[in-house]
Amino acid sequence: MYPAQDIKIAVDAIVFGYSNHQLHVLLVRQKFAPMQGQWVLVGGFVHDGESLQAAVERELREETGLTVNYLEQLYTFGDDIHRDLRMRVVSVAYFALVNSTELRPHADTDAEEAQWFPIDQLPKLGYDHDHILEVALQRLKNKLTYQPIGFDLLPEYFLFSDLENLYYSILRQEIDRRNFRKKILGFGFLEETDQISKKNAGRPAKFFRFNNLKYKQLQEEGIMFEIKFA
Amino acid sequence: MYPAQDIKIAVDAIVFGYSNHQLHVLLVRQKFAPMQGQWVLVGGFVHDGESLQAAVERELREETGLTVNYLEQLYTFGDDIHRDLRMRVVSVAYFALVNSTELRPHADTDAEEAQWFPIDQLPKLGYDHDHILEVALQRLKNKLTYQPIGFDLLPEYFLFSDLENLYYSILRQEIDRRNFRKKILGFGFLEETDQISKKNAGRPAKFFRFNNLKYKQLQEEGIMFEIKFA
DNA sequence: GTAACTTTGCGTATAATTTACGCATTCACC
DNA sequence: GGTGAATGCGTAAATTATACGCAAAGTTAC
Repeated sequence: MYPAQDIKIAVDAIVFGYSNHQLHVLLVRQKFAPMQGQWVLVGGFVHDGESLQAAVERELREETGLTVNYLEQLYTFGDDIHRDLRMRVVSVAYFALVNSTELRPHADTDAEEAQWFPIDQLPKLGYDHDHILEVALQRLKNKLTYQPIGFDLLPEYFLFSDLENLYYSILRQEIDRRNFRKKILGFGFLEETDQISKKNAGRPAKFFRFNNLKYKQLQEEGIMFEIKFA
Repeated sequence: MYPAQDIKIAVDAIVFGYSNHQLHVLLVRQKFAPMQGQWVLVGGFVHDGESLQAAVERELREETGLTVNYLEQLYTFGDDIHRDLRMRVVSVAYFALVNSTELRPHADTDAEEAQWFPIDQLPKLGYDHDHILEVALQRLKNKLTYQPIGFDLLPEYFLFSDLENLYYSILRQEIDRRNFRKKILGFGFLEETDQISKKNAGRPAKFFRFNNLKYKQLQEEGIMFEIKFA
């Protein structure tokens, strides 16, 4: 009925950030055996009286001190019995986004080291975290095309060229700048500000801002966010 | 490190079938307290040496004797600490489709009773299974529009009117029969057979068949399955 | 048998959306 | 001032979606 079951439940978080025109992932150095010293995803065991989501949030706070912009359940990894060498662990993985202008996670209590890695310069990860990361990355790529989550990776005020570059660097698809702009502006959830950037060479660019309230409204009116590429 | 954790892991399956022009869900009558006698989803505890997916498949076999056509992980429900009254249980829910021409699940060992319920004549379910079912139904509706899973709910050979009715009855959206047919045929993964149905009044209809191999090919060539409605 | 009705299957005109570009604007740099 | 670089706006062509009309091939009613 209520069997003696010898399986533990953990949570892991795949935290994506974007800076320097590149997608980054947050990793921590594992403190304990059996993966001591290896880079792994943020995570840990669920406490008895704690919801799954609360567990992820706690681990993020404890190990990295950062608060995320977006968080959703990704997938539960439990088909490989030997993910963890010492005992059976089922891990509920969460997918998180931060707008990492404040890139440095201030290492709090738990983590010796937490560090952002560019997606194409990852170290070998412990456990099956390579695989989990792969699944998360796929989710990110998919979601980018049908939900406006790119804005959760950008600072509140951003340039159109930032947004475009974010899409380009993650999806690695050619984008026609003019059509892209037309399409996004057409949705009507971006606010134009009167701030102007002169950081780059060339004509100064306006800063934009994602209006989430407006997006919710439009969504209820039936508009569909969707970005396809030639 | 490896804490004394008092949480059990279960799996549940939401099995959808389609017959009689209606979507159906498979339920079983719970044999044990605390929900004895109540209708619930097929499910049970995961065994120690068993993958999650294997656990679902075993439960389906044991409780209903049927093999599914499509199976994927849906979501892990573990935020409500008191889902189960007696102890904490985290449930990994799976989403399954059968082409229920053989509608009667032959009740094997475990299940007193297993029964198909039309989606709009459901009993009150035990645990939080109402909620889980709701999530599953939403997934079905979404997937129907961007993956050719409708065919997993139909017999191998089917009429276009069946397919149309399936979409109509699940999504409750008006469909223009002629444009719908044109669109689906346009994908190129349906095989026309020379069998003909005279079941209905009116002009006899050809039977069609979903060619999954062809679909995979076309998918790699970049075609996207997508069905939108006016 | 034939008229009425029902469902299937094909086609075409129109509207809407996507794609491919051209080019003026506005700054920095030399 | 000329050159180059990034931004911002617009327009024509191609593609796709929508709204229907209607012939074909059966069944049913009388």
